[in-house]
Amino acid sequence: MTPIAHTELLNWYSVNKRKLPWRDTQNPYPIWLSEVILQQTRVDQGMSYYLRFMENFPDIHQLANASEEQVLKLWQGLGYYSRARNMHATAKYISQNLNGIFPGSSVELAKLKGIGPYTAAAIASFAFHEAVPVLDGNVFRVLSRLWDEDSAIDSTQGKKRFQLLAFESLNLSYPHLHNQAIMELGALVCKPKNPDCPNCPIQTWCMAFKADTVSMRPVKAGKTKVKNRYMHYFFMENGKSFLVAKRKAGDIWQGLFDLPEISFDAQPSDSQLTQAFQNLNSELKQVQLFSHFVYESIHLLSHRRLFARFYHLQFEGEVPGIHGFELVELEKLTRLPASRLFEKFQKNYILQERKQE
DNA sequence: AAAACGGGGAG
DNA sequence: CTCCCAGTTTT
Repeated sequence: MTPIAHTELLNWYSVNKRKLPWRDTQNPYPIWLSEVILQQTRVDQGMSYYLRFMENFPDIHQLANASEEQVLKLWQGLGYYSRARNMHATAKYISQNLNGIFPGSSVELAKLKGIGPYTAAAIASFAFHEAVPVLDGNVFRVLSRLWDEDSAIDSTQGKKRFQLLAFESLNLSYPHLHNQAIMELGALVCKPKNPDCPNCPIQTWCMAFKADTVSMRPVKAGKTKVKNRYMHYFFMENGKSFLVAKRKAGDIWQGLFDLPEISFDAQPSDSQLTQAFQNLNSELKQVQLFSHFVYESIHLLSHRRLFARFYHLQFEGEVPGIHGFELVELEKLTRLPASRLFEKFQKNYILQERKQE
């Protein structure tokens, strides 16, 4: 980019930038918090979470001293929950080992859990004005068009190429403003679909605009394949309490509370389901109530379809315990971190059932 | 290098 | 429905 293009971009930014609470500060804590929340997450979606985290944990020590359940509870609904766990771990590390002081360079920042190349560059440039370019989805798109670059942004080779372009495009006088501006341009003007080229401040320098290839940029190699998962949930209750457990590591929604559940890659037969259900716990051999389900939902994820069926098992007296699951009062149901399917079930089935009573 | 990991909005 | 979002970690 030419010095004039840099100036045009910054002028555009100063006029058109959104007012965001984590801007106009050099305190790395709110910057870091916002960057982690905004990983693969739109500003509109992450905003309320950012505000809630800042309210509950105004500084890194308070976040560090929180329990993992508190953190996950606040994160509930945002997705990619490992972000919350990594963020919590990093807060503890900085609070306890670094006296609450963030590392001062992108190289050092990138060594922390949950901080990769993008977030390290973002914090380093926004908080410390380090001359390092950020490379997120917006920047990939803007650069691919600006330079009419046809390397795939999701290939190793392509990433190296864009890293080079990003350094060449960086405004060394105002790296922090440049990074903010180029991302903002990608979000507001140089959008994936229907980019607003007529109002683009750097249209003059855009190679793809000149070549009329804007709609073909960026190039992606990856193909998104969708996998199905058939989940069978058991809402086991006696009118007072029901069974829940924390989901285990190595699977979706780890660390969140959920109902007893059995999953298959393909729709199981009744006998397979019966067998799997009984395997949950030997005590349940005589409990065979799932000839029908009471509620069904489909949950669409990025590369997965979850088909969920819920079976309502009512007991008089004690609910049979299952290994790993514990009894929770019905009234405490909404105060637990919960999987999305559990939430949906609560909303569409449990609450309706109660209303009828 | 590829897969896993969420949820929501836009087209 | 597909694509993408202020990506990172694990396999």
